[in-house]
Amino acid sequence: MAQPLSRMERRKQETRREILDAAFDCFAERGYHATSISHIVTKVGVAQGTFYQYFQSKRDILDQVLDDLIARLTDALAAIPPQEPASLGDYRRQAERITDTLTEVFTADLRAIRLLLLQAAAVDEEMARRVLSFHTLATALQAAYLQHGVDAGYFRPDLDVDSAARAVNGMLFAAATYRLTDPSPDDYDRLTATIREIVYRSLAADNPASTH
Amino acid sequence: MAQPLSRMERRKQETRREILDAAFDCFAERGYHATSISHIVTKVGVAQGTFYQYFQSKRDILDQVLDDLIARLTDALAAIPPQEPASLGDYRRQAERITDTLTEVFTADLRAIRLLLLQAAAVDEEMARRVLSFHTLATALQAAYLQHGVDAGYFRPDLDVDSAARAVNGMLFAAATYRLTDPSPDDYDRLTATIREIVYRSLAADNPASTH
Amino acid sequence: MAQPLSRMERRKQETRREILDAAFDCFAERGYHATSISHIVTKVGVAQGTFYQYFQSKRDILDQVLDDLIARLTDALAAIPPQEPASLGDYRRQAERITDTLTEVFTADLRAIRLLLLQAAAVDEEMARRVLSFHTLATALQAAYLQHGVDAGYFRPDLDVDSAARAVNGMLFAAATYRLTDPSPDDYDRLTATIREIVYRSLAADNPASTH
Amino acid sequence: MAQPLSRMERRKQETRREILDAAFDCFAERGYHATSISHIVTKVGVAQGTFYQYFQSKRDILDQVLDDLIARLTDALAAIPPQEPASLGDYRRQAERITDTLTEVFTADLRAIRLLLLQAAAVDEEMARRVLSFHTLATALQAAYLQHGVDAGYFRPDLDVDSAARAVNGMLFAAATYRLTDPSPDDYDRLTATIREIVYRSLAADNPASTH
DNA sequence: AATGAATGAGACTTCATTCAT
DNA sequence: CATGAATGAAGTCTCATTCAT
Repeated sequence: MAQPLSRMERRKQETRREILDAAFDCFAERGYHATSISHIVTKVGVAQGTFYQYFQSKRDILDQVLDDLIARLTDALAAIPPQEPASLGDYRRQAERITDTLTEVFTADLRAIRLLLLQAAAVDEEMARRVLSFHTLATALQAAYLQHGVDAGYFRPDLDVDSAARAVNGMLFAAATYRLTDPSPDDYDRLTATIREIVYRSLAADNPASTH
Repeated sequence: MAQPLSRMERRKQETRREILDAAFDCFAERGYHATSISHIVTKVGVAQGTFYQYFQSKRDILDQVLDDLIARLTDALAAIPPQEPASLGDYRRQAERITDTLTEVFTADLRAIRLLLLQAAAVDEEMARRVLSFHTLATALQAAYLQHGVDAGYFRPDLDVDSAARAVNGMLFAAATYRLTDPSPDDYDRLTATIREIVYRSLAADNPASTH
Repeated sequence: MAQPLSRMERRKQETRREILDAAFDCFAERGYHATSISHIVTKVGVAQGTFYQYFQSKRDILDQVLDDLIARLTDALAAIPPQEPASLGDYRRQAERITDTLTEVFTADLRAIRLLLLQAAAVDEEMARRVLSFHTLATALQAAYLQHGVDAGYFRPDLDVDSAARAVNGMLFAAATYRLTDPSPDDYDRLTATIREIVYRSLAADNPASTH
Repeated sequence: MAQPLSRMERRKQETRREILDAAFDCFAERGYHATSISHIVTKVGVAQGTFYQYFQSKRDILDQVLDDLIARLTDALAAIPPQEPASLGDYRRQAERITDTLTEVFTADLRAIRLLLLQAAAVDEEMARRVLSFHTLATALQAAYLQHGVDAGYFRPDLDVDSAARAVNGMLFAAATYRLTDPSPDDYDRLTATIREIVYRSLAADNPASTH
């Protein structure tokens, strides 16, 4: 009795995910408004009505697509070994790992950037708020990192961590945006390297002892 | 004969501008898709048909709105006395002037940020390209500034100016985005100050002699 | 072998009735069109598909709901002791009993009035015909009563019983409709009393001898 | 300048009325729910969009159709010479005139009855309220008539005019409903005559002096 | 040049019904 | 017999655009 139920349940979850993924694709590629329900269901190969068994409305699925995307980003970051860097050198190595991870996530899915940075905020006020609050979240996370560096002594003690966090994230978003222009891997690597260099040089404590 | 024609011509230009401004307002506030031609013409007080005597389509006026906006930004920057800073100290002072100018422009018109950073890219692929190419333009301008600093010796000689330009602009866009969340003037000033500090510290040549 | 079958049979009948009652409720409260199959089965607690094992279509169950309703009304009237009034006095007393019975039936179930008088006729032509033929049936029953009175001599011998039956029923329907506006019991009682008074005074034979 | 404007204005009013009439037809014949916007505009010969230039929604036009219908009924009644009957004889003659007028109005437009008595109340709660409040209005008008009769002395002084008004209207609605069954003119006339007879006999004051 | 009524394609959504499990 | 996911026809409404006045 549990078997057939769970099989159906599984099938449902599959269908739901297929629709969700198709919507993600469409929204990222053509944009939210240019995407019709018909586009989505045609991609999946189900009927229009089926869409509405899984999602209440077009607006609703966008919310869930974003939930899903943010969850994936969070998971990717959470998967990074959480050791706390003790020196600027440690920090450098961890920063590189994080940069690589994010680069990977976004490389695998340029659609994510397009959706998050180009499309979402234009849907409606509610969505704009969500995107801005995502920025706020990212700032908070970054600020925590920086604060740790200040506490550990390898970042300047007078650092305005909140502002610095925004600035650093701004550079990261610039790199993400740059990806969308389809640059050569070399150019992209040079950008990320430059960004890291800027971060170290500008945030590092003056005390040269802690930098190795 | 030239007089009445020119008066009519003037009147036409006025109407065109009124419609353009109304469209700018609407697009920035409600977004492109949520704005209907009816919204625009109602705001101006003309009939629907009149719109199509000045613009070919809704998509067309968006292009012209953006042309106009980018021209205004360029003009604002061009209005800054173009003296070339000779030292890091000069650069600091000029950077502050530029920051102030941009802050002013955007303060007067948060709508411009909203339109450029949140709305435009979502309209269609063509528009997304335009926005990305605006980033490229901004990068080029910034790179020219930085290159001058390298040439003048107050920026690091090994600086990857293109990458650095992107990074710096990323921070500036972060500040602009931050404005949209309606922060206190104090918080905003601290952010711009932090950004400038990051720029000086990270780009300055190591030779301390050239910094005053 | 008959036993388990009959038990299953009984269970089926129960389910059928539950669905029928739920449909009655929904149709009367929200109206036929505003009621979806989903509303009905949710109320009963069965699946959508189950509905179609007992009824061919939404239209079909409405027919059966009405069959049921008319049967209930007929039964209620049939339950009244069928003695035939011999004088206007007798008639008065019986009329009061009938009025009370109908009032009771409808009080218990304002939904019945709503369904029959407000909703049903609007569904489609076929249904409108059914409602009108219900009026015809009610006229025939009423006419039989009145005819008896004419035959017994306490109603005017020149009475057009068919027309009078329609008129009397019209007053009764007015009373029923009045119930839907949620009047005070007092107001409602005064209306039924007035209707009875109108009937006696207008139908009574002129010969005063037969009135007590 | 007034001419072309007024011509367009006139044309608009015509189109509005054509759509209104077509909707009236459709609603009365097929019912509100069975009528689609497409039915209405096809009947008029305009595009779907045109409908929405004159009416906000399907529900909106129903409201306006009813406004229109009730206004027509009111106008028809208002057109009756408003002399106040001084005796039961006068009343009889006026009642006959009113009956004839209503009969005419409804004969010309059985659709009105169908819409008002069979269709409207089933649309939604709001509409049901409107129909019931129409009954209330009709009761009030009828009650005013009866009150006048009581005051003038040709109706019983102990008459409960409100209840009687409801009862009398109930009979009139019964007659209207009867019309829908397409009876012979003879049968219909006999019904109206019977109703009038019931009214005179049951409401007349006992004093025979005032009846001529 | 200005008007604004008319257009009609196309979008989203609902829901009665079917059918494989 | 019960289930409920899938279906797809059909309906309402919006809005960019056209064109006769």
